[in-house]
Amino acid sequence: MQQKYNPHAIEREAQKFWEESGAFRAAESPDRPKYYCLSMFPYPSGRLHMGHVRNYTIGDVLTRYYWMKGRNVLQPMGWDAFGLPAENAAMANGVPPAKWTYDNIAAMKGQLKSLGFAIDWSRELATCRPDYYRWNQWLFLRMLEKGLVYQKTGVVNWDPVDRTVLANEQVIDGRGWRTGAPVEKREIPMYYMAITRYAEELLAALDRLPGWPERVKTMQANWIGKSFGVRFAFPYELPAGSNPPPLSPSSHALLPKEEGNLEPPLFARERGGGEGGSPEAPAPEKGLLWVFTTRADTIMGVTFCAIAAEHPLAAHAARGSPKLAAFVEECKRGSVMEADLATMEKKGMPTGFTVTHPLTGEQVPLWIGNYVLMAYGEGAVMGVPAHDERDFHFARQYGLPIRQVVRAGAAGTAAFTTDRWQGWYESKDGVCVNSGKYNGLGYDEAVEAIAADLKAKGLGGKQVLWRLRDWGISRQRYWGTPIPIIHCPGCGDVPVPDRDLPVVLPEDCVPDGTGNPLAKREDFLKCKCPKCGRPARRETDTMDTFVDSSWYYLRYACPDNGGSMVDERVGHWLPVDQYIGGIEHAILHLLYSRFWTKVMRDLGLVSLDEPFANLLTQGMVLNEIYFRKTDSGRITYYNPSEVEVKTDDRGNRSAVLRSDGRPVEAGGIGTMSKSRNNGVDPQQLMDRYGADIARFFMMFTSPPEDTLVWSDAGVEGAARFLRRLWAFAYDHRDCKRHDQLVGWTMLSKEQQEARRKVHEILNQANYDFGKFQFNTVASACMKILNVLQDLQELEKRRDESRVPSIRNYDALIEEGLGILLRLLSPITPHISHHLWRELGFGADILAAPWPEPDPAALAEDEIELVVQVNGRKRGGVRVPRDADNKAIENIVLADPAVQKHVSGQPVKKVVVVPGRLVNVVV
RNA sequence: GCGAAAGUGGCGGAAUUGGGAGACGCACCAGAUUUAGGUUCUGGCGCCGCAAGGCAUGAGGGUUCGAGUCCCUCCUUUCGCACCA
Repeated sequence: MQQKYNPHAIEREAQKFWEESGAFRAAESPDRPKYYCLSMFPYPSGRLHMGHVRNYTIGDVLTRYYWMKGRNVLQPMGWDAFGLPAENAAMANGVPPAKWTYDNIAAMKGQLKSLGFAIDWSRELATCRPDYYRWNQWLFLRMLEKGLVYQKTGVVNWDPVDRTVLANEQVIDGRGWRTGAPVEKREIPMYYMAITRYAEELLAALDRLPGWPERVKTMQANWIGKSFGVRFAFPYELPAGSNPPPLSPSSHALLPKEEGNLEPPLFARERGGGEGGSPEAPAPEKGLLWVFTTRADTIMGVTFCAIAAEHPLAAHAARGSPKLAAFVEECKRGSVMEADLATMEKKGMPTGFTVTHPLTGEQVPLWIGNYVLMAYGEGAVMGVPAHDERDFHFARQYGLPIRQVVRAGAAGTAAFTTDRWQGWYESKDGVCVNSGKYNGLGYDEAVEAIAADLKAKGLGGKQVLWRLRDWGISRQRYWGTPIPIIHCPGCGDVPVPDRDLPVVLPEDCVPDGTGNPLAKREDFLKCKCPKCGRPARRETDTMDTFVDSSWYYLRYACPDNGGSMVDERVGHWLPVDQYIGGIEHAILHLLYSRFWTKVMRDLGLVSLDEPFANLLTQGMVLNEIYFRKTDSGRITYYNPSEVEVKTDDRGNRSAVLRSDGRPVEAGGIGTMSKSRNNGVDPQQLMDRYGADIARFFMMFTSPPEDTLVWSDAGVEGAARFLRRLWAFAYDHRDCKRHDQLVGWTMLSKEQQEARRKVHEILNQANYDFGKFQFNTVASACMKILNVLQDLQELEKRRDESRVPSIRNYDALIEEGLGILLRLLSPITPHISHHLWRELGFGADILAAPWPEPDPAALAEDEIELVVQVNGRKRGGVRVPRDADNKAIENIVLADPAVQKHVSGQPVKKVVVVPGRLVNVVV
């Protein structure tokens, strides 16, 4: 055995052993229960980042742990290979996205291998390969047949100079990232997947996912956003001679079977596409302005109504007023992102129209408000400034009346005032006032009564509203799955027949940032109509990359099946037993995958309700952000490794760029990203320390679910520990030399205590494994080594004449090292593998059983109890393990330290917590 | 803005259930070994205090014999917000 720990050499050797023995090839087996351990596959951006190392180490720890626990483990890996960065790289370097992507995959695969992950590489897949994405196209066609895919318009960012659609990420301060031109919103036709049809099941099934973190389930439930409320209408009559448009269908989901539902389900209207949507269509001068509210109890407090700028009535009002037209235009510029819309300064303008309150008949002014979202509900809201915070501020800003109609409930006692917002007047536990016949009613009764009255007038009723919107999958980009549709001048939009799949994406395109690259490719574009055979054009839009990642976990079960999307092996491996990935995917990716699974189930392709039985959401890896801003507003980011932070005498921190010594601005902390240039390349860590130390450090430095602000301070501790382990193993390379069974009762008291500690630490570590708390497992490994080293010190000082035999010591060390190496092996597989063999424990540590504590070693005759007086720690006592409470009380009250602090006062009460502490209350 | 989480020493973090706050490390300080050290070992290390003891888990309240843990209000940070993946 080598005396010195050389990580790189033993890691190469161990990896060779695994590779040559095909150790991680997973095959369906009836003998052992399967365990499908899946980490979210990476986007092949070029190199692994810290988040990958963290993610895949967690997955590998679980894989190896369950492997040793006797499960038949599958851990596959693949590449989420379509996406925008490949096109950006093409624009920057002139390399086709395909070549860039395949090169990156090769590089990152090498990195993953050097980290020693127990991956079954025979199942590797890449979503940009035609044999994968053909099934995207195939399922798209099945969904089209079922009406689960349909067309409608959607809003996109349009760069008028490059004449191209921009991703949100490519819009900076409202301008195109390359051209600097102000971005316009455009409505274009797109394909949608009807995820809203599954809203009810996606929501209800969350309750049947006990292995998911509560916070993720809460986020998904809120995203789906089922709210019970009242949908009702304000009738209006426009001035004579005006030409009001019809109200366009709203884009939210209305459930068909809810009680009191007045409207047909939205899905039917949406699929029809565009009916009633044309602003030019003639229309009546009378109409109904529909709104939705969850606070129908405050309907008597309506003092205005507000509509989104995109609302048809807004367009109509704008026709008669240049000022209004300008305002509507202003609202339509800028970001399409909801976060931007919601944080904008609230602005509004009166339309000059009024609408009629459905219950009082009062005329209510109609405003256009930039805070009203066209995408949610009806694109119109009732304004109740007294009981809604946004309405309150809007009313204060524009001098609209504020009318209290609910008396504060238990939460608030202060008098109602219109001077400032009082949150408690928003609560639902109040009672109606100033509300005519509804006075005195609580929330539930008021809503019932008001909904009934509205229904009687034919102006509304109770309604369920969903926040969830259908999933627009069309992207005006090159590097994605082609949408299998052919546009024929005669037959219209014709689906590509199955026999012509896949529609192959040409791999030699180099996008230049203008237009749609596929639209410039005659060889791709030109085709024959499958129906009539006449010349036709292919659809040039590609699919959202979330489509690719919505089912890859199924394909790992049968990656070699050229004839069908999935087969019976999916039934063997699925559901995924443990899914691991970043918390940033808590909503979209996980929701789309759940939806996709249910669709495939309903198409009879899988018999699975939910794809992921257990979910571990890894925290983000963050780093400092530094930048400089030029006068023209251009921002340059500097990597934190190039920046030096100084603290002056007064404790003020300042940062300068090392290369020029001039100051840079601190931009706080955020996730490591290319765009902010704050990434740390894990390769440096791997080159310097090797895989085991990098893995150990990653696991030790924080619990998997916590956000982690990157720092490599502490990596030395991990290195020191593994060096210490190696040296200790070297010192005891002959610990298996004893050839007799040793009775543990022959141990000295100190040795027995050490053994008890080892088993207790193991006991705790096994508990922590179940909680995915790998940082304390790593810490437990350090503690065990500390105990063993103390034992070694003890042995050095041993009195030869008194202690029976060296065999006791060797047996203890053998047992301790055996436990330690196995406990450690999921985290640092290489060194564990190597030492296991070197010390003669066996040929392969993966084949060894997982260590369990010996109950006999854990037993203690006496236990230590903490003693408190009035809840303050005043000492401790040792009592027999089986002492009863009365006996403990007597021992404690007789304790001198207790006597001192009680100092003659009468004892009111003695609280005994078995096994933990005693509290004397005086 | 809305939704979700997190705040504990100089730093990462620990503390199954409401029961000893600071395990295990990093950094730092002192010492030993060494020709040397990005080596190894020993000891110290929350704050105040000579000590007894007191104070401390983002801030402020509350419940309890007892609160880092439960409840309320607030602050800060991070993640998501539908075309980054």
